[in-house]
Amino acid sequence: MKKEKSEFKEIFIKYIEDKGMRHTKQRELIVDSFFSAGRHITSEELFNIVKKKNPEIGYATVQRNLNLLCESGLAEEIKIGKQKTRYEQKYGSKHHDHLICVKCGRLIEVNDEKIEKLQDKLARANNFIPIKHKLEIYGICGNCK
Amino acid sequence: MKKEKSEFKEIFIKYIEDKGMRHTKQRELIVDSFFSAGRHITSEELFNIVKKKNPEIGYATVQRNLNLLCESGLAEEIKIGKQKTRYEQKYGSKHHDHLICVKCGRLIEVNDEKIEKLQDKLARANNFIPIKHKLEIYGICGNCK
DNA sequence: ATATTATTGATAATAAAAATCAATATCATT
DNA sequence: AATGATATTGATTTTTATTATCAATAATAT
Repeated sequence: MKKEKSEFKEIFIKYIEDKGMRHTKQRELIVDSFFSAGRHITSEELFNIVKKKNPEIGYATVQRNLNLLCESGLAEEIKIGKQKTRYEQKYGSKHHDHLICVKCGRLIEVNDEKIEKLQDKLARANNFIPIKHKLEIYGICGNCK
Repeated sequence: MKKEKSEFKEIFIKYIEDKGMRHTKQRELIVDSFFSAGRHITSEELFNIVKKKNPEIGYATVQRNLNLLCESGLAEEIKIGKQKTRYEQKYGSKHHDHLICVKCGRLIEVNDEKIEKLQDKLARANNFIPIKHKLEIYGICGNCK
């Protein structure tokens, strides 16, 4: 019974190797934990998860590897208001926007193809080549109404 | 010849008074400078402008009053990437979104009524009451192409 | 096995914004 | 106009999140 390697891991390993970097136990643990954790995690939360599995691991290493995940395109920073930066998984999920509850802070992922198209049109109408975008809608979620 | 008071000033004064706060020379200078400055200014930039007119003024006072402007709804923080927070004038301009050039950092203000409507619809379809939103489109501006 | 060098973990440095606090300025009341 | 209560200021310190530093260690090629 062969143990399948998740695709995000292959992508990450390729990224690491292409840059002449090395594969380490810490790296593997951090990346695995990141992808099996919630979709919007802080470095501190990830550190706490990782520490349980390997108490030797340092905060700096978690931060560094989260940064690496961002550079590789597998993760992305989300900064909302004064909150700590959260890291979002970018693998295995297509682009989406966020509804952000101003009461409980919940993040809801949404997508609307029509909006995407109009955004592209809007950019081009301004002689602007769009690369990516971020849409955040703040309001009150169903739970908090 | 009566000197007209700008409306943003009236709004600000009302906000200050309603909270039992006081009117000061520093406050007035900072608020005036903010509204006659560029539309997307950092606290440091504003401090430098203000310092020329009154060298006694401290950085902390500028920061504090920018925060007050935000609380009053007359200004809003814009945080882009690792850049310093910029403060945008919210008075006398209707809601708009931003095209952000990833090369030169230029901010272009845009608006699309159709997108606005679809955003509202999208939120409500998710049992979510929208209050405000932020749309940032990153790409390459006309100058940088 | 060995040499090279990337990574780690602990800690220090950095940077932006917020908090602190004594001195001062504002403003309602007299 | 003088007084008193207290909000504001300016200088400084603290806080908080992230990045940089560096000696020790570990990963990889030879």
